[in-house]
Amino acid sequence: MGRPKAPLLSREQVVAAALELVDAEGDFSFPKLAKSLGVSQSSIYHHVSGRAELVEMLRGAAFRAGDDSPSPNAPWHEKLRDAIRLYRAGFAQHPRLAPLLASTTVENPHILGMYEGIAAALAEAGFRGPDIVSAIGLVDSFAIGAALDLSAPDVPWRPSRGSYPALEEALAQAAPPVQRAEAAFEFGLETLIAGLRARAQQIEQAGRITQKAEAGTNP
Amino acid sequence: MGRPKAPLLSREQVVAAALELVDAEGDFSFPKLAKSLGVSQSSIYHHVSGRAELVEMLRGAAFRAGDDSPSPNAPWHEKLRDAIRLYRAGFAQHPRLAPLLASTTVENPHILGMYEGIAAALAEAGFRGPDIVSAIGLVDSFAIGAALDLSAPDVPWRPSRGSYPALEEALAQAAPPVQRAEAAFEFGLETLIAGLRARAQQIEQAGRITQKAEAGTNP
DNA sequence: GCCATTAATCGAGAGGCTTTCGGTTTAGTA
DNA sequence: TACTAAACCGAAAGCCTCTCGATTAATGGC
Repeated sequence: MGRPKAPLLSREQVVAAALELVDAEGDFSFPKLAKSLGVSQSSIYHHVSGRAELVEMLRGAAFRAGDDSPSPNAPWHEKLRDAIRLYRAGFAQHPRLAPLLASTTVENPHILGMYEGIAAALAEAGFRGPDIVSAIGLVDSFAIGAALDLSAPDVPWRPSRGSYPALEEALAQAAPPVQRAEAAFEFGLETLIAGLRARAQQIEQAGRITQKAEAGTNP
Repeated sequence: MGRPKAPLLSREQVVAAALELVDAEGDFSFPKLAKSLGVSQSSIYHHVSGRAELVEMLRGAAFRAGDDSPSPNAPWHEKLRDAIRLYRAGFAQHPRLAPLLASTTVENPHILGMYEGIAAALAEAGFRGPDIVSAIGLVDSFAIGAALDLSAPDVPWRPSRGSYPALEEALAQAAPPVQRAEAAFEFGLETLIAGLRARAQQIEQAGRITQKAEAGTNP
């Protein structure tokens, strides 16, 4: 057949088709992708280096919208809350993407920008160096977990009846899947922020004591 | 060749070999498993129903040890801390198992027992119904995230130089991989518990107010 | 305007994976 | 003793990712 007069494919088309497949079936493959695009498998490799790159592009596609809304005067914990909400919102639109993205390295600029915002907010809160990295890790685990929660049809643990009273009791009172995931996200978000605020306060107090001590020894 | 006089395989041997492969290479496959066991692929299916069951058995194998240590008189947050530590310890011995287990349903009794302990501690703290499920989800996300952290060679986000000052600054001060993961776990654990304690306190106070109000209107 | 290079497609296929199936020999049982 | 079930094997079906050579069209230097 040879080279066509106008290209049949573009990176954008490939990504869009892959995202559609993921939304519909929870995964994608090159054979299915090729069929849905009406080309042969090998053609796709002229626009995308392989599966890994395509997955990373999916991450970018899911988080295109809404990287604005800085509100620079708000206290750090509100900025943090906003950033985490934004992160999760991307996954909420494409829940089945979460398992694909969970254990791959983030290189997408939009999302790195989001991490940057989180890092800045944490620095503003008084956290320093290693603690910031740890805190980002915590936030990230939470956000990914919340996203996986959205993609799973049900709670990720299934106790066999009778042996786990506290667990079963709690499960019996839980809401149906989607609302449960929503409630878990809100609960986790507020709990996380409460924890970070408590620790930020500790740091601040420790700082004051150090200052006092230094003032005392250096008259 | 026909049936051998003594069986060449057992479920335990299959699981052990698979776990070794995962530890060494981060994954397992039936061809490799068969080679390492010195049998043919199809033989494995006489002991294990398929890949999914084998993965769930790996979960069990990783968490065999140390389900004791209740210390029933400790306050709820210490029990919680212990349980989360225990959970993570299983993953720490087989870090590369985490990605395989991250998005599959837990059915293993040992681990369900651990969740039961967490649920009981949270109930003791004053959390009720849906909040307990949410809180378990939070703890679970954190534990899985910490486990994935152990399996990843490096930090899961790689900013291109120059555009993300706060992020780069924080990363520059972070410890090398393994210690970083350790520090992140400790930080996250204490932050989480601080957050849960803060919220438990809120609940308790709200309870007192309600009691007072009820006492006031019912003389 | 000509011609070498580069770009976009295709088909074929290599090599990986999970799972199934039929054949063969042995173990347990009635 | 004869029959069923268990434990192995080899072969292969049907997925998957990725590569390679062939074919044709656009592009750019001369």
